[in-house]
Amino acid sequence: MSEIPKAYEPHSVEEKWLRIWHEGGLFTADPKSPKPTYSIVIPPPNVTGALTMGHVLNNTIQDILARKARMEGREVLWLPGTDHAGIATQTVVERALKKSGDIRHRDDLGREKFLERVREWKEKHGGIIVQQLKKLGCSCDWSRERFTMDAAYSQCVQQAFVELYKKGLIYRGKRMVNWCPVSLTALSDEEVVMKEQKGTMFYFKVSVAEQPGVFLTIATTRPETIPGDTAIAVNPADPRHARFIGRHAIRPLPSELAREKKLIPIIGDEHVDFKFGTGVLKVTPAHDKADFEIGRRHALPLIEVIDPAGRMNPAAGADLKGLDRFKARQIAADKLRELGALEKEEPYTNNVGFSERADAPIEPRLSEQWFLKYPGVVKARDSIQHDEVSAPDAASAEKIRFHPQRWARVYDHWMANLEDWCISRQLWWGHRIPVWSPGPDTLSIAGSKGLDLEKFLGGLEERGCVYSRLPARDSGQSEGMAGEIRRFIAIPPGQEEIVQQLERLGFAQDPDVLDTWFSSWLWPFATMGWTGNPDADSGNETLQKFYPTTDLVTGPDIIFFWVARMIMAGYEFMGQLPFHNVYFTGIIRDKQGRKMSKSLGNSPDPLDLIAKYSADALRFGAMRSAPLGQDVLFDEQNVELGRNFCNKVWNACRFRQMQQGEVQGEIEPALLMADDKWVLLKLDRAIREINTAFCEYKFSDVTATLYRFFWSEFCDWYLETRKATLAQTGAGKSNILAVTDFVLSHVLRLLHPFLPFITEELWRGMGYAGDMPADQGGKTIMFAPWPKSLGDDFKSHYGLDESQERLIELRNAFIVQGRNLRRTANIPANKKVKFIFQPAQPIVPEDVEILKLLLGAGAIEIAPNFQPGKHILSIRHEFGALYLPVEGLVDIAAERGRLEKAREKIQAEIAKVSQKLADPHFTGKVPAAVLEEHETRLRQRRNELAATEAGVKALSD
RNA sequence: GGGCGCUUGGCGCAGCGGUUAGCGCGACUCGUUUACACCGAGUAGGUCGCAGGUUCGAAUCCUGCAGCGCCCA
Repeated sequence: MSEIPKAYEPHSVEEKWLRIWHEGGLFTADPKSPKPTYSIVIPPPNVTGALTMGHVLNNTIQDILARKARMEGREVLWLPGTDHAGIATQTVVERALKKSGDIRHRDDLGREKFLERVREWKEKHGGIIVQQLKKLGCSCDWSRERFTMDAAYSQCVQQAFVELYKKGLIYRGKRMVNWCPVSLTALSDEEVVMKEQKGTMFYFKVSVAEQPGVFLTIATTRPETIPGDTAIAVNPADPRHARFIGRHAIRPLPSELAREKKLIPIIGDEHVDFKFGTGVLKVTPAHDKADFEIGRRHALPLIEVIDPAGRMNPAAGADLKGLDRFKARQIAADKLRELGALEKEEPYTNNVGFSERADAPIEPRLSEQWFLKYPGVVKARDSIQHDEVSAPDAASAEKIRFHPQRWARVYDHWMANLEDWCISRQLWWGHRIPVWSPGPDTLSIAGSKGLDLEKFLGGLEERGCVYSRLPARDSGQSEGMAGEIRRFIAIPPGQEEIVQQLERLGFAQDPDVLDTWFSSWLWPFATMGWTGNPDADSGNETLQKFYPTTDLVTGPDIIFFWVARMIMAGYEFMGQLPFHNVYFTGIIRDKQGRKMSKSLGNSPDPLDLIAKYSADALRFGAMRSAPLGQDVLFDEQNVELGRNFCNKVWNACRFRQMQQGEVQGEIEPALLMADDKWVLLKLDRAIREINTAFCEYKFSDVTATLYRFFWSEFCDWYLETRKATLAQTGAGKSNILAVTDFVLSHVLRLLHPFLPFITEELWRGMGYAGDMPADQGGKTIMFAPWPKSLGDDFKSHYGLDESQERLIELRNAFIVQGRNLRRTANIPANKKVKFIFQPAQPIVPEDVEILKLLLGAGAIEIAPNFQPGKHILSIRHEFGALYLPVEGLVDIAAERGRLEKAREKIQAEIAKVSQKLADPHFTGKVPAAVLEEHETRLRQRRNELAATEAGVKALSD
C-alpha cells in the first residue's frame, strides 16, 4: 500500500471484496469439514420485501456471529432464504392488480391465473432483499438459499402435515375463529393485534316477558348483533338480577319479527362480570368468542347475522340486511331509539382485534377450519434454561438460552396457555392442504367401476396416506347431515399417481392453504433438506453436521409466531432442540421512540444510508446503538459516526504506512518502552472485555470497547506518544513499528466482524496477510485467527505488568492537567511556551520528549529544586509539579477563585472521609480493603489540598 | 385486569451495595503540529422519577407512589 488516499473511499472497496468473497465461495459451508460446527438460520424475510432497518440490525448481528465463528476456526453455515408470506404477499399483489384496474376481485382471475400473477410478482420483486443483504456484507451461504415454496421445501411442509395428521394432532372442526372480512380468511390468535378504539356504549332495555312493565338494561358496543342474540345472561351471584334467571326477555330486533319469535331465555352464568356495564349481558354465540362459550354451556342456538365479508345477512332483519357491519351499528341504534328502547349512549374506549395484515377489525366467526394440537409441548416447555448464565454442563447443553433471559417468562406464559392453532387459511398463495375428499359423484363413479371405495382408500394407507372417516356432525355439518360420513385422505409428498387416481374418482383437494407459519416453524431443518424419512435424513450430511443450530437472532415480536413453534417442531420432527441460543434484538424505533414503519415514513432506506456512508458505517452505527434487549432508537448520526470511525481506522493505518518499513513481526522485549507495554496491556484488557461481552451477547459493549481502545487508547495516547520517539532510527524505531503492527493486526481482526470490508482491505493492504498460513488469514482476514487475550507467558516474556501501566496512567493524567493549565492561561493551542517541571520521581529522557510534544511546550526546564515565585500557575501531582509563569497572560483573580473553589471541594471530601474514619460503626464493620481505600483517599486528598493551597498562595499578593 | 421493562447531565446509554456517578453524541473555547477537520486539545453540564425503609454505607436492595413503553387478557 504505497499511495493511499487521505480519506477512505468505501464504495469501490466494498464492491471489490463482495466480488472476491462470492467468487471464492468463501461463505460456503462444508459438511465434510472436521472443524467444530457453528450454524445459524436466517429469519427468512418476505420474499417480495425490501430491506428495513430492522433487517439491518438483525442480519448484522448474525453476520458478526458468523464471521467471528469462522475466525475461531469453526465450520460456519449461515443459511439464508426467504418466506412466501402468504397473506402479506397475496394482499399486496391483489391490491396492486386492483389499483391497475386489472381486476376488481381475485375471483375475476380464478385461482390458477391469480397464482400466476403472484409468481410473476415474486419473480420481479423477489430476490431484491437478497441482493440487499449481500450488499450489507452478509456472509450467508448463498449456494444453499431456500424459499418456503420451493419444491423441496413444500414437500417438507406436506410431510410434516401428514405426520401430524397421522398422529391425530390435526383435526377439522367448526370453531369460533378470528375472521378477516377483508382478506376473507381465518387467522390465528397471534395474527390479531389489539388496538384501542374510540366507540360508543349503547344502553338499551329489554322487557321481561313474564313481567310486563319490567325491563332490564343492557350495555353493548355492538347493537347490530342484537338480531343474533339468543339469550340474556346475568351472574347468579348478582342480587339485582338473579331473580330473573329462568324467565324470558323480548329481544327488540329485528323489529318486524313477531314477539314470540324474539323470546330469549334469561340465563345465569358465573362468567358474567357484574361490574361491567349494567351487569346484564346480551349473548351472541355466533359472533363473540366468550358468548360462544356461554352458548355452548347453555346449549343456546346460534344465529348468524353477519356474512363473511362483514355485511349483515337476511337474518339480521329488513332494516339491517345488506349493510356493512359498521353502518348497521348506527342503523340498529337508530332503530332502538325509534322503538324507545335506547336509554343512553356514552363515548367508550375499548380494545378491538385487528387483522395484522389487512389492518381491519376482525370478526369472530363460526367457521370450519383445520386445527393443530401442538406437538412436543412438554419438551418445549422444559427446554428453556431459566438460571442465570452459569458454566455449561451436560444438562444445560440440552437447554435453550434466551438472551436477554427475561423473554423466557414471556415464553413460559404463552406455552402454559396454548390453544389449538388454526392452520388453514382461505387464501390461494401458500401450501395447499394435502387432504382430498370425495365429491358428490364419487360414490357413483366408484360404483360404475366396481370399486370398493372403503377398501381402496384403506389400502392407500400402506403407501403412506392417512385415511380418516368422520361423522359429519362432529365436523360441524348442519343437522340434516347427521349420520353421514365424511372422508378425508391426507397424501404425503411424491404420490402423484395416487392424486390422479383420486381425482379421476371425483376427489378434490381441500381448497385452503396453510398458515405461512406452518412452513416457517420447520425452517431450521427443512432448509437443511429434512425429509422425514429416517434413512434419507441420517445420510444427509448437512443435516447431520449443522443441526441443531447454534444461535438464532430474531425480534421478540415473533416469539410466539415463530420461536416457540420452531422449538416444538424441533422436538417433534428432529427429536432435538432447534438452536442453543436465541438472541432477541430490540425493536428499531426512530428518535422520537416511534416504531419504524412504512406508513409513518420514518424508516430510512438502508440502501440510501449505504450509498451515503458505506455498508461498514451502517453496520457499525446499527450496532453502536443496540444495547442488549432494549429497543433501538435509530439516529442517522450513529451511521455518520460509523463512517468517521472507518476513516479513523484508515488513517491510523496510513500513519503506520508513512513510517515506512516492512511489517515488523518480532517485538524485542529489551527494547520495549513503558508506553509500548502500556498499549499491549490495554489491548489485552480490550480483548478480554470483548470476549466476555460476546459470551453475554452484549454487542454494544463490544462496540464501545473497540471504539474506546482504538480511538482513545491507541490513537490518542499511544500513537501520539510514539510521535515523540519515532524520530529515532534503528532498532528502537523498528520495535515501535513492531508493536504498532502487532496492535493493528489485532484491532483489524477484532473489528472484522463489525466492519468486514475496510478490515479486509487493510488486512491485505498493510501486508498482515503476508505471514499467515493461506487458510488462516493468508488469503483473507475472514479466516485469520480470532484474538485471544495475551497469555501469562507472553506477558512475562515481554515484561508486562500492572505497575508500568499505572505509571503511564499517572503521566497521562499529569499531561491532561498540564494542558488544562495552558487553557486556563488562555494560551492558544499553537503557541509554544516554556514549562518548568519538578519531577517527583526519576524521569527518563523519553518522557521529557513526550511531555514536550503532548503539552505543546517549546521547552521544558527540569528544575528539581524550583521555588515558585508570584504569578506562577502550577499543578502538583504524584508525577511531579509543573509550573507555568503567566504574568500578564491571565486573570489572576479569576484563576485564584477557581482554585479556591477546588479547595472547597477537596476540603468537603476530606471532612466526609475523616468523619467516616472516626466513626467506630464504620471502622468496626467495614472490610479491610474498604478501610484501607478510605485511608489512602484521605492521604491523597490532603496532598491535593496542600498543593491547591500553595497554588492559591502563589497567586495571592 | 395480569405480566414485563424503563425513568441517571440537552440527547442516547453504562454503572446494579463500597472512590469525587462514568461513556458517546451535542454545546462552548482554542487549534492546520509526523495519519485523520470524517481531526486534535480543553471546559461546562447530574441532589441518579418521588416518598419511605434496610445498612456503617444506597443510583444500586426492599416497599409504596407517579409517569412512559411493550406484551397478554
